[in-house]
Amino acid sequence: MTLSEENYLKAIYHLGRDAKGAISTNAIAEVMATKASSVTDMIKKLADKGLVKYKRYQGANLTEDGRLYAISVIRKHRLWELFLVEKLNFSWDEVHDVAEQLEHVKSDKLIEELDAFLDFPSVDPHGDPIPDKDGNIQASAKVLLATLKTGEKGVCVGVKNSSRAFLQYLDRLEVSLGKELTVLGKEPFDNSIAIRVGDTAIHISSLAANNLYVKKL
Amino acid sequence: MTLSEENYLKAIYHLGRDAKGAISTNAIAEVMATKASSVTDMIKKLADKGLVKYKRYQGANLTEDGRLYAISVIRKHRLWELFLVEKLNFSWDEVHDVAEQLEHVKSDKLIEELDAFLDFPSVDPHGDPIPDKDGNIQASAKVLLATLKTGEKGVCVGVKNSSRAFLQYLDRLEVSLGKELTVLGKEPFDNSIAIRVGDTAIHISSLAANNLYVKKL
DNA sequence: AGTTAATTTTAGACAGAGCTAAAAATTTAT
DNA sequence: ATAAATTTTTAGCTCTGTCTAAAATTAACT
Repeated sequence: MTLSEENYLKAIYHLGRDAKGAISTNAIAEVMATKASSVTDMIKKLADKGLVKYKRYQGANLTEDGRLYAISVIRKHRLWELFLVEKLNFSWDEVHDVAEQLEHVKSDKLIEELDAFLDFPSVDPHGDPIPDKDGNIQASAKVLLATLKTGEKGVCVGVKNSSRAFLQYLDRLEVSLGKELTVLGKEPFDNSIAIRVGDTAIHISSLAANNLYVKKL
Repeated sequence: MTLSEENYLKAIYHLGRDAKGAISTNAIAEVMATKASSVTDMIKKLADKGLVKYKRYQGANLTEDGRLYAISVIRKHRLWELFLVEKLNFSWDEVHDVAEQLEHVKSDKLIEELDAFLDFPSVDPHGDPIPDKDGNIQASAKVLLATLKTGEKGVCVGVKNSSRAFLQYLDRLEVSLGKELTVLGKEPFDNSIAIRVGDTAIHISSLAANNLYVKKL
């Protein structure tokens, strides 16, 4: 499997998470930052390898083999991200590009030993679950902060959007995974939310509240 | 710089270590396991980038830029090898292929943090020096075991040949870096050498003795 | 020195991944 | 239901890195 093929599988997997049914060529082209024609070529190749199901003009879907392969790449990505944060002093907004490279290194022993070295973690630095060796993913009972009602409490457990800008914004607000927060109130005018984190009260925009996952307490 | 270009630079660097003067196209082709014509093409490309000096039919040499680039790749390779052995339970004969992949990951922060995480080591698991950030390589006063005279003592500090077969052979003899050994005698018939390692006496072939570095005591 | 041998370079081709432009199929909308 | 708009595919080109076969250059050996 080439680097490019692995990246396509990941992209199709992630697109399949939200939208059910077949994934359109255009949607894949957008996340891969390439052209629909290139996507068609690649999908055909992946279909030949039995990793995606594909009917002309009907979009693509991962086969079970493809799904497992995609998950194995995601497992590597997330383990490396955690390694970078825990052992090499990276911050959560710096890890993505490097993990994107490391995830393609081929060695079963490497990844299993890394897993053990990190003590078999279950979530990465963004709160996303780390699939186990067999491709099982621990689903966590998380909801968007925006869905909490006034007075409810939650622990910050993940981000939906892990762009640098958003992560750095959270850093400035001193919001990080594991932090407990309480919803003080909602502002009807712009849907922003007043929350208390530790003993400081802050305002968080609607957009931010729709990209931050919490576990209700 | 592509993966292929980096590998060529490394190959030329290593070939230049022994043979002085220009490195022949054929020599490069051999270590790269490719054809001379492919080497010519690549050398031209590297020459265009100012990384090698090249005159038609006269072989190639690294420029200063090329040398520094090659060393930076070697630095990464050796740091990763040490990481694999020290942190992930790899043995010294298992690390090469994985380090070969990891060495191409691009991130200055990654490699400097890895260096710090490993506590700024100076040698890799095979006893080869790890270049520092600026490309300086600590030369060590090592000699081949074969050059020791009867009665002399040395500490095992490196291997010239780091093939799996040789490393596993050393493992079976329980010879590893840091082990102290004494030359008990040489066998004129086949040039094999009798040595004492710890409190067991063993025989080591001439070939092995010419691939094992020791520091005289 | 001159001829053969070995090395190195050129020329032309190919496979992988991607692009553009144009054709085909499907969807949407009048 | 048919035309317009959108999406998807095809066809043909480009760029890397490689290969083979043939030509050019250098080296080696009488």
